[in-house]
Amino acid sequence: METQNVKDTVRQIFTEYLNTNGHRKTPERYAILDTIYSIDGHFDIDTLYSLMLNQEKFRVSRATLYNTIILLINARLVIKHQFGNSSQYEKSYNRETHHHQICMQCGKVTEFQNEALQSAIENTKLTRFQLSHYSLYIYGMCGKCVRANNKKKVNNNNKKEK
Amino acid sequence: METQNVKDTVRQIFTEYLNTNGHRKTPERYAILDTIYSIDGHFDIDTLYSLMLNQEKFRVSRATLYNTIILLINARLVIKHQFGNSSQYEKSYNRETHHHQICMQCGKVTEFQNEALQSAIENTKLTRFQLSHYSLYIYGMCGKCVRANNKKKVNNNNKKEK
DNA sequence: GTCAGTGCAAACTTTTTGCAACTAC
DNA sequence: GTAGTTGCAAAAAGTTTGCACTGAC
Repeated sequence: METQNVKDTVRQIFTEYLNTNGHRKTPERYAILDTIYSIDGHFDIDTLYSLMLNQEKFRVSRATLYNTIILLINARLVIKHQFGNSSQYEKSYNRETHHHQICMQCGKVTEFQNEALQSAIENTKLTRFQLSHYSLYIYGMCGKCVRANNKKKVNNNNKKEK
Repeated sequence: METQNVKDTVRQIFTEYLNTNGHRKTPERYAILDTIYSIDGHFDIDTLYSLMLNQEKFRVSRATLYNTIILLINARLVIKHQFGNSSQYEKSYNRETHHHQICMQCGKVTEFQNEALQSAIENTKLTRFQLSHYSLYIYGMCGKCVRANNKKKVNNNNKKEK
């Protein structure tokens, strides 16, 4: 699906959501949705704020960003993650299901896909719980940091031997 | 394993960790470890702080709690979660692997176990990544909130019809 | 005796809130 | 017209940091 198509579709979904729930269709809300669907990967509120400032077609306050993103989460158009310090968000419509690898050393987050894993999670029977979405976070050390650490250990050992 | 045994074992593991990494073995650190291993389920820094104040055998500052908990995470004795506002922690030694269900309405977190799911995750091949641990968060609505919501919808419809 | 670790308070960051002004309906 | 939204600034909540003091080694 093309980017423009996706944007149109999510705008429509959002409109329906706003109507159903008796919220107003303000230009701020659509501008935020549009900007989010221009971003690839994760972003936090501050990044989104700067982005919207720079693109200068619309200036919204942080408070509005926080308010709107809650609506978008409820409309299932955005999902929220919480690795690192600040909350991270990402668009969720028309996006492949993916999992997250988080390096505990450098904090780098990478995504990967795995169908077996995905179906295992989706086929899990939940008791008295209505699934909305899920997040799998795998913590560990990325290849880069593993190598850096090994190097450091060697250095330390050399020092001790001196 | 009995609680006391577990506490002794983790104290030993911690001692080894501190020795290996050239950290001091302060009474504060052991008191914190002990308190954490008295807690069932999740806790945040503030809860831990109050707990240690009340048990009055040891008073530690929040700063020390933050410092120590990083050591405990590195020693693989504690794991960190980030649902809700503040970081949540839990002991990890001698604890069954479990997954988390998070209600997006009321924020309640429940744990569940599922072997098929667990082995699916553990058998996933990761490229250039050294796994330490993982967290699966399932978001949705708990039975209670689903029922409360249905009730609310019925009420709203009645109002509209009037 | 030395320096890592601690307590305290201040600083910082992220998110929430109160309120006046605005505007979608 | 009026209530839901917005922007702003202040407040709150969680975490980090600087510094003097303490105590583990």
